Amino acid sequence: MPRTAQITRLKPGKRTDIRRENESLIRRAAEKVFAEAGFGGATMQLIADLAGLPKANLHYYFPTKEALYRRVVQDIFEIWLNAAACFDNAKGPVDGIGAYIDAKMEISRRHPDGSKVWASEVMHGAPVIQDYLETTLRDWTDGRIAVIQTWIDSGKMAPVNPRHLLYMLWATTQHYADFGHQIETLNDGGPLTDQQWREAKESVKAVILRGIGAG
Amino acid sequence: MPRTAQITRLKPGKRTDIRRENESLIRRAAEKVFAEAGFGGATMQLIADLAGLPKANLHYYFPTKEALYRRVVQDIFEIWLNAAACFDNAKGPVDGIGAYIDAKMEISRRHPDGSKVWASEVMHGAPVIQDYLETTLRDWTDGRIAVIQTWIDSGKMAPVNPRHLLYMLWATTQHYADFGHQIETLNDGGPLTDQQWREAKESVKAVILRGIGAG
DNA sequence: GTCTATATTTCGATAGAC
DNA sequence: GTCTATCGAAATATAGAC
Repeated sequence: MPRTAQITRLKPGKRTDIRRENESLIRRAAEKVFAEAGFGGATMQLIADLAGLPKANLHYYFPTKEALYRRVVQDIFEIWLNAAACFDNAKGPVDGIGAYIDAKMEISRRHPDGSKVWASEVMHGAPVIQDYLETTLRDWTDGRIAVIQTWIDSGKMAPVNPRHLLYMLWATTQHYADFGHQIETLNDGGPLTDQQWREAKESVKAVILRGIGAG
Repeated sequence: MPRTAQITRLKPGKRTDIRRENESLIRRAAEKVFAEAGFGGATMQLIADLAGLPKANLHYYFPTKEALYRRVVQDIFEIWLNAAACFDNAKGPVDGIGAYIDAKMEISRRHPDGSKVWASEVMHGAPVIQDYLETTLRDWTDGRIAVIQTWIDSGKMAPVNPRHLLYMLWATTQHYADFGHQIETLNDGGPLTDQQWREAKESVKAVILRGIGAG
C-alpha cells in the first residue's frame, strides 16, 4: 500500500518535473537560436545541440519547429504584458511612464533574445502571433491611450498624440535589445556597463519626460 | 564599317542596359523577399518568381544568395548615409535634428523593406556588414556626436547624452518601418494615411525637440 | 522517455542546350 | 544572355529499437 501510494504520488511528479525541465531547456535554447538566426535560419539541430539533447527529443516535446517557435514568442509576449502593469496605478505621467521606461529597459537588458524574436516575428508580418496583435495588444494599447489622455486632459502633460507616444516608448526601449549588437559595436565591441545602462535609462527618460512636458 | 561601329557602340550599351535593368529587377524583388522572410527564410525561387525570371538567371547576375543579400544591405546603407547629410549644414538642433527626423521618417515610409533587412541583419549579429558598422557607421556617429556636443556647449539645447540621443532618433524613426505591420494592425489593418504620417512625424519631432530643450 | 538511423522534402547551385 | 533539368547538400520529421 505505501509502495503503491509512492508510485502514484512520486512517479507522475517526477515525470512532470522531467518534462518541465526539458521543455524549459529546449525553450531557452530555442530563444537564443531563433534570435540569432531567425526562424528560417534556425535549425532543430542547432537548438538540440545548444540544449544538449538529441534532435529527436525536441520533436518529442514539441511536434514541429513552428510549435516550438510559437511557444517562444508567447513567452516573450507574456513578459511584456506583466511588465506593463507598472503603467497603471500611477498618479501621473512622471511615475507611470518613467516606471514603464525603466521596466522596458530592464527587459531589453535581461531578455534581449526574446525581444529580437518578437521583433523578427512582427517584421515578417506576424504570421504566428497575428491574433495576439489584433486582440490582446490592441486592447492593451487602447487602455493605455485612454490613461494618457486623462493625464493630458487634467493638464499633467502636454497634448502629445498618445498612440505615437506609445510607439516612441516601445521603439526607444526595445532598440537597446534589438540593435544591441550595433550598440555594442559602437561601444568598442563590449556590452554596456552598469553605469552605461543607467546613463541610457536616464537619457531616454529625460528626453521623453521633458518632451511630454512632464519632466 | 557603320555596321561594325554600330555593333561596338550599341551592342555593349544594350547589354549594359539589360544587365542594369535585370539587376535592378532582382534587387528590388530580393529586398522584398528578404524583408518578409529573413535571409534564412528567403529562397532564390521566391525572388526569381517575384522578379519574373528563371531561378538560374539570378545566379547568372549574382553568384550566390549571400552576394545578392549583401548587395541589398549595401543599397540601404547608402540611402541612409545620403539622407544623413541634412544633419550637417544646420544652424542648430531644431533645424538639424528636425530635418533628420523628417528624412528618416520619409525613408521609413518609402523604403520599409530596406529598413527591415537592415534591422534583421543587425539583430542577427551583422554577419555580412560588420565591417561597415566598425568603420563607416562608427565614423559617422562620432562626427554627429561632436556636432551635437557643440550645440550643447553653446547652449542651444539641454545637455543630453548625444550618443543616446542618436539611438533615440534611429529607434523612433525606423520603428515606423520595422514595426510597420504592428502599427498597421493597430490602425485597423490599413496603412497610415498622409495625414497620419504627418501626425507621426510631428509627434516624434515635438517630443524629441522639446525633450532636448530646443522645441 | 531516449536515441540512432532514415525517409522525405526543399533549397542552393550548376550543367549544358539554345 | 536565357532557361530546363538536375545534382548534391541540408533540413524537417519520423520510424522503431532500447
